[in-house]
Amino acid sequence: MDYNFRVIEEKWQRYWREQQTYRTHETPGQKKYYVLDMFPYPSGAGLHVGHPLGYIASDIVSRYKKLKGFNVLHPMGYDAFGLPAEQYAIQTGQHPKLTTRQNISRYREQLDKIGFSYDWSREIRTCEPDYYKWTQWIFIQLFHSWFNCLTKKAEPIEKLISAFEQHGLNCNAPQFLTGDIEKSVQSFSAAEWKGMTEKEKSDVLLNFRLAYLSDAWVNWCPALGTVLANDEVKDGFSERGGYPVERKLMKQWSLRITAYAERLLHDLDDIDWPESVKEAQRNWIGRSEGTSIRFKLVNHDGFVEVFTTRPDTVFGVSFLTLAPEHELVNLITAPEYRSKVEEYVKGASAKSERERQTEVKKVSGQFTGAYVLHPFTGEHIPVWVAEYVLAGYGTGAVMAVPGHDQRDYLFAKHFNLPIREVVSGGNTEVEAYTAKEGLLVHSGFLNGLGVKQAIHEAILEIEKLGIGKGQVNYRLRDAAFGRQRYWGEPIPVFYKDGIPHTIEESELPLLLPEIDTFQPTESGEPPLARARDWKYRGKYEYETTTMPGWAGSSWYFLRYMDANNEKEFVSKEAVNYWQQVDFYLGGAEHATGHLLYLRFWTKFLFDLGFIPVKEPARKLINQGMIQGVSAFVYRINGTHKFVSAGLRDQYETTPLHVDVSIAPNHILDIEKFRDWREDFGDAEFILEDGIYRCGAEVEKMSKSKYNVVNPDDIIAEYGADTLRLYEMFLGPLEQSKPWSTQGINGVHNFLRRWWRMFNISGDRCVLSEEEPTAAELKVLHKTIRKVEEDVERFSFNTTVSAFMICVNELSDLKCHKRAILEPLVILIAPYAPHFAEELWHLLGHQNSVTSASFPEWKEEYLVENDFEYPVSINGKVRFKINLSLQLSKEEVEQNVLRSGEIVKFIQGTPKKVIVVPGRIVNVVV
RNA sequence: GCGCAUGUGGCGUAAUUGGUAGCCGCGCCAGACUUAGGAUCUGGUGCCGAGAGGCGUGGGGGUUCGAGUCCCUCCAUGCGCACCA
Repeated sequence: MDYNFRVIEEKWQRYWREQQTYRTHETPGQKKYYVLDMFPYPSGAGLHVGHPLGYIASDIVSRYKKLKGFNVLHPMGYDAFGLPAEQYAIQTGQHPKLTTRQNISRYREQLDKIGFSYDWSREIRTCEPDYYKWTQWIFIQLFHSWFNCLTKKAEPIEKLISAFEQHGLNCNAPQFLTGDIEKSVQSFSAAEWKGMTEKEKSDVLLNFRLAYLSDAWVNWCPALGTVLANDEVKDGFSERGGYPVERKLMKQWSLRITAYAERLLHDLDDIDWPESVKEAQRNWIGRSEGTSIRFKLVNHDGFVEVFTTRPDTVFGVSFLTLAPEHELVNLITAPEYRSKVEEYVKGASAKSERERQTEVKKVSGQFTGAYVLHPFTGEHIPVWVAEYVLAGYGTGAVMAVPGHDQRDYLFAKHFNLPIREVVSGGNTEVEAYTAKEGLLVHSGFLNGLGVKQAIHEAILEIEKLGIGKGQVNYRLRDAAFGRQRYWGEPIPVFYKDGIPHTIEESELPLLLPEIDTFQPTESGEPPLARARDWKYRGKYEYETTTMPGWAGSSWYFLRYMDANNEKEFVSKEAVNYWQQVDFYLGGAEHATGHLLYLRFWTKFLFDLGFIPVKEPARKLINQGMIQGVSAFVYRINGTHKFVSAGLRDQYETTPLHVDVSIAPNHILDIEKFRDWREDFGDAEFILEDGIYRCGAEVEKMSKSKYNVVNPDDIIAEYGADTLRLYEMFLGPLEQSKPWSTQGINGVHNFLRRWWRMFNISGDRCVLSEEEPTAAELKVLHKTIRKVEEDVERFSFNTTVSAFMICVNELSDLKCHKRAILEPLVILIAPYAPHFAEELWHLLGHQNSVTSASFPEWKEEYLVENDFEYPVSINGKVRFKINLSLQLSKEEVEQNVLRSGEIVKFIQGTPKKVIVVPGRIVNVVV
């Protein structure tokens, strides 16, 4: 009987569904294993062959661990809120709820065809109220929490309120956050706190809440009509859609992820994640140690506070620079410079983020006419405004030390400002000396010290004078959390007398209201402002922004543990059993976005005692991207003529993408091409060798590039098991590679060879019940060991070739013995589940192969008696000699030197003979 | 500019600890069988060379009895960050 994958795959998919084979329950006492895929956004384009790569790998791990006796949690769901559905809704008027549901059912059909072992009873959809109810609930917990810098964790806001009631607020006390937001908070006494109005108290508390409302500089994307978080902006353009982004000051909900900067950085050491992801997170967090220094203003009250990592160079300061947005600029500018400064600031703010970034190399700035006093020399130091200083980092002001900082140096050269050498070792005539080596010179009390020592001494002195203190700064910014969009979780907040309040937990979920059109209002308010009669308790205005796409994905791994719980986001029993993800698989593009928010929310929920773990996933692997191979035709400009790729140099042409399905092996099917698009109907062609060759290029797989390959097509032709094996066979999981069906036949033929080995006749395998030989047992046990070792280190491509080698060897041995073949069915079950299930039943089993146990390999079948030693002379292998492995090093050496072949290569006694037992012999002459 | 990956036959790749480089598959070459197939089976296939032999893991250098693997340096490609004081 032939291997009829169409019948087999359909049959077992139905069986698994009916038997609920993949349903998982918490079983205390049984060891658990949690395998998680990064869930997909269900786009209208459906799955392409790149998506399942990771899903197949994680499915193999799940099935393998199950066979190994683990209770495996392997769920799937959908990251279902997001911009594309909403953009589509704006264009077509279709409710995003409907298109999202349609897309999800398409995804589900495609996923089912591949034969995954997901427990679909735990499916989640972030856009459904039974899920986003808990996303809103977590937001409420964030709102009612603050970060205590003494205990280094989140605590209920009530604790802060009672501290205010007893002691007031001392901004210099260490437990209070001091960052860019909090600097606007003034100290107050307990009595003053008690005297404050509700509004005043609320404003103070917003400076501490982990979810807070504030005026903040945000990334505003006019084309999308919304604010974006930093990780959603790439090079000044929106990640989704590629629209320009500008800076805008607006009232905005944010999450205080900066409070967790230190822990997010520190705990990276404890998790088994790719070094590249950890490094990206370290860079994103951007910790730097330094000190603040306050420079007293001349002719004004107050001071300019700077942050520097090089307080040792304080004697080399020749000017101060403020960011154009700095609040002091307006205040301190001298009358005679006012118009010039205003012009400069205006010019700076008119620029887009993009323009600012591309003009990085251009030096620009403007003197304000103001001066500060040098804290140690008393010298007057001019204050400038310049774009190279970022408002959002540190204090938005720098002390410029041109001798030892590249940017300051360029600035000083450009404006002819003094350059002072204070660390010896370089030549400040030529360039800035930025190395942290050398001795301090021209630096008062720091003279003669090394850089490290000088930094230490300088901080001590600065702190002694009370003009600053040692500080750690982070590049990480708080995350903008409100989106001026419709298709997201409503933020569960209403406003009473201008004060934000969260709704009662018992009133959750706050449902997304129905509106007539998904566009912003005429006055520019977010779409939710269109909702009629949408008021809290009929009285109070709701918040009209919604949560960003990453809200729902920041905690979803917990919901799978207890997906249908209506009382809690996850039960204690479930989370105590499943703990955290053991194996998390997803794309590398989430290194700093999703994965940072996920870790942040996990730590927060841990702090409040809701969950027992402070990291979401112990092990993370990034699967590589499967790229598309696009095909191109070359149209001769201004004509309907297309020239074959090899001849295109002779003409002026424009390359056009052509659908890969009408250009098999990059040879254009001319008839199909003419039918493909109406305007190509009368196309003419210049051929080479009688055919039209297309150009090829590796690009991202996408609809617009006509290079998408649908797994459904591969399955129709070869079956899901072939697709699964082939995707694994393509190479290491982490590596990106272009999709090519070259070689898929090899994998398919391998399955057919395996199938034939089982001698299937009617509805059973006709196998020999004979005792296996030593050679056969060796093949079996070698394969078991290889497959086990390779899955454990997530090396799936090598497992597939191990299966192939196994079949080749058993074919050579003409083995058709049950004792050998039956365990092999269990071995391959994680990779080719339908195939294995069919064979398992043909072998006479009544139960599913998924309930079998993974076979154990035994050393006794693998021991070798002899070894064919390669003998190398001076490192070059010259001949081989078969010797017993029982021989000692000396005996091996004697055997080699006595052998007939050695005389061809050496005369007399060798200098040295190295014997590595069981490996190699090297003779040095 | 900085950081992180990755460079091995015509192609995808393998070599888990420094120990026979090229397993497995594709492709290609030769052959067998035939109910002529996108089937199956056998043999061959890193490069140069008729052969003996030589050369070979991006280039150069080093450590070592021995290097794809370790160290230094340069080059190429991909990704991330980029005025972060």
